[in-house]
Amino acid sequence: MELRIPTSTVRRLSDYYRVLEELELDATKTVSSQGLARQSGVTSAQVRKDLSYFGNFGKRGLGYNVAGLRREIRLILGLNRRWKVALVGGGNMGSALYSYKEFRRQGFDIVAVFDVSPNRVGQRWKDLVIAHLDRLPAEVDRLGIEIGVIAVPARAAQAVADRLVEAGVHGVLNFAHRKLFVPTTTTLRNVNLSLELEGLAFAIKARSARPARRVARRARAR
Amino acid sequence: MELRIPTSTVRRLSDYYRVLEELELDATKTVSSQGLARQSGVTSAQVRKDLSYFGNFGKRGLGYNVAGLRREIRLILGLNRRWKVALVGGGNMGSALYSYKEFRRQGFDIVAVFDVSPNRVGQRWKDLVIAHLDRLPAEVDRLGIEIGVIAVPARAAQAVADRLVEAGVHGVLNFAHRKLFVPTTTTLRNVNLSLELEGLAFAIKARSARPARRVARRARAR
DNA sequence: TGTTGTGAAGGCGTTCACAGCC
DNA sequence: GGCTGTGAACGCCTTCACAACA
Repeated sequence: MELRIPTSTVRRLSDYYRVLEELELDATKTVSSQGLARQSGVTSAQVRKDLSYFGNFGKRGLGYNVAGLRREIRLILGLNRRWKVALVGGGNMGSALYSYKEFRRQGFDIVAVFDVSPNRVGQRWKDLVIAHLDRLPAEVDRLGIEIGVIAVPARAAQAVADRLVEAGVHGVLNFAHRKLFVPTTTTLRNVNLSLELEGLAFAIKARSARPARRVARRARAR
Repeated sequence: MELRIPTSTVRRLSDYYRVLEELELDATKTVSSQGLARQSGVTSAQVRKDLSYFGNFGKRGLGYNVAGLRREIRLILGLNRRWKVALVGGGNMGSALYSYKEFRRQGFDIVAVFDVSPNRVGQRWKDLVIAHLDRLPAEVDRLGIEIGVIAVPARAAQAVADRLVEAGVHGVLNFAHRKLFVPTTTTLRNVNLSLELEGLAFAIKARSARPARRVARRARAR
């Protein structure tokens, strides 16, 4: 069981978790891999394979206990605890992320915000004050921050990443418009909004060039 | 050349485009696949393979002309024109996206914003006024909107997606915390911020359970 | 009978390695 | 000699298909 887990499996686990959350609200007790698959937009074999990386959670002939499976996934994803997050960048994007309530709901608390602009350092944001980036190492240490979010202009992003790593953060979520490099001891995830729109533009363009060609995008459960 | 293009290739094209943009600013005339690879964090073979889906842009022994290749990629990604975008949802996320300047810089113009809340409909946002979602079909038609961005609560997201498709939009960018289903004639991309943080949490957790095991994440050019 | 868990097969994107050309 | 373009090899993730079992 000491196996490498595909990133895609971890992503789907998050999807399953949301579906299970809703099933539990509906007071559904049990769900089959097929039921879970249909609502997650994948195949039932995929569901079973994904779960099998972590254990045997189902009962043959019956399916999975909704509440039980949800608890297992919560443990796997580390959602049974809260995570402290540092946000770097107090501009548009940073302020939007700060007020995005879903983070807190999922267990991620932005406990410090950093910037370098004299206009922003010292500004009060709800229950905290924007600190200068130079204070990053001290605050990471003092507060026990494990995750850093980068929401600064592209040209500053790599330097910020370096400082986050240096400060001892182990996970970095990058919103900057720039490919970043971090040591292998740190995990990096990227969110690039323009890139997603560019992907859409490409697909629309390609489709109109040769209409009605693509195959089903919606995976069916079987 | 009538080949299916991997999504990952299209994403990397966006990365190459950004690198080429910077090279051009530096007045660099020529770049090898290796040079491009190093700055994009992939292998040189990957760069050549990606580009080869679309044509022969390089010169053997020399490399690629920076300005020329950039122009080619701009055409491939459809960045040589402007795209009209409808934003649905005038909450925190929607307002952040609306003020995200990078979109406009890349050629994507949010030309209409929709909501259903009486508090928000009629509100003035810079040079436009939030319309009721019921006006979506008329406005998509009138303005020639091709892309829709969903920034509404999870439970409303699928209905909004259906209405966007119905209105004739061909690309949908979903920020809602929910898996969406659209017909194969529409392209869907998802951005799920919580999911990214959950992925980081999983990786951090996994690493601390068995320290120093992962292999290099930074691909080296060779 | 219904559904899981999983080894085997399949498919697709990445990497290799080299012929071809500047 | 240097570098591209690409068929072939490779590897990883997904899908299949079925034995195991409630």
